[in-house]
Amino acid sequence: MTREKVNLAYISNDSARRTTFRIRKSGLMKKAQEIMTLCEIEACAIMFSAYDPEPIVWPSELQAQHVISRYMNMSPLEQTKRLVDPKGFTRQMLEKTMKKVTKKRKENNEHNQMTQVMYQCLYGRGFGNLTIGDLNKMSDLISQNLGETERRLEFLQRRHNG
Amino acid sequence: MTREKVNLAYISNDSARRTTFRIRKSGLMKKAQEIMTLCEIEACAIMFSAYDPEPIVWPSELQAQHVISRYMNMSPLEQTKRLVDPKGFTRQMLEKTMKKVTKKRKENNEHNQMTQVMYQCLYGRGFGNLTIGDLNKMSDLISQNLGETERRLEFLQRRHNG
DNA sequence: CTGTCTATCATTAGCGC
DNA sequence: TGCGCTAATGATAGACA
Repeated sequence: MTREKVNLAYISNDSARRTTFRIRKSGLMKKAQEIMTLCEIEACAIMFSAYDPEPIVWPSELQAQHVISRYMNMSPLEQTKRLVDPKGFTRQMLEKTMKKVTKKRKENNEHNQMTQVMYQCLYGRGFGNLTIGDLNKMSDLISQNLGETERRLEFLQRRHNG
Repeated sequence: MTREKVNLAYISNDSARRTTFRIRKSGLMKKAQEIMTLCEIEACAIMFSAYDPEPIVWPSELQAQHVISRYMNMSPLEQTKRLVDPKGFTRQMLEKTMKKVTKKRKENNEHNQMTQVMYQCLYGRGFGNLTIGDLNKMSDLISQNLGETERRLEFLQRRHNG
């Protein structure tokens, strides 16, 4: 019954693989939790296994979204440095889209506050993680903005006509 | 010199914390690599530490982006299943907030499309359930809208001046 | 299929360079 | 600061319930 050294290769036996996965997964999470406590770092992990119907998101959906959004929002220099994906996954798409918004935001002070706050709401918080407060804020801003624009257009029109 | 049980709390000594982090980080990555080899799962991790200038992205940027995008793009069913509003409070609040936007939308045809699509995005999907596609759409609409408004203002201003 | 047990391997804290 | 070393804790494969 001497324990053998573990063979580091794919486990072909299905139930053995499941068991190993289950046990090691918990071990891994424990370790991860430990390093986070000991060193106060910000981290997250996502795992898709063939066994669980849903992805395992560690340490929580909330934290994962926070970390992902931080990762996505890194400075342009840092972003460029790690643009390794030629096909254009998520990050590039986000970058591209956000560049347009940022550009417009800089160009147009009229809408600065609205765009900025929406930007913060959408990206600062992470995806799928909007609170009621955020939505409220966004809605108010949209309303305000629509009203202001309307007033300004009316003003200009009046000046033009009279 | 008996080794003590490790106290699972934040290590206040700076260099000790760095050392522990470095060692445990490599241990964690090894374990993660092992479970991936043994069980053939798809996973990624992102860590922000105060020590490394850049985030540690495991196992690679490419894999991380792939996994993140898979996570973000899960089917609506899967997303819905996981994002439950336990209080039942969300929908009411949303309705109330959205009414304001709808009102403005009706008042102001200039911004109809943008508001409508945002309305759909926010209301139709529910909170915290936005996909990357939605965000993209919303961002595009904001950009477009800002551009159009700007052009219209410029046009009116030109007409006024000349 | 999941949990418990335990002998064994694996990780790592503390120390000295 | 970051190695190498080593003893002690920690993780876990395999057996069993």
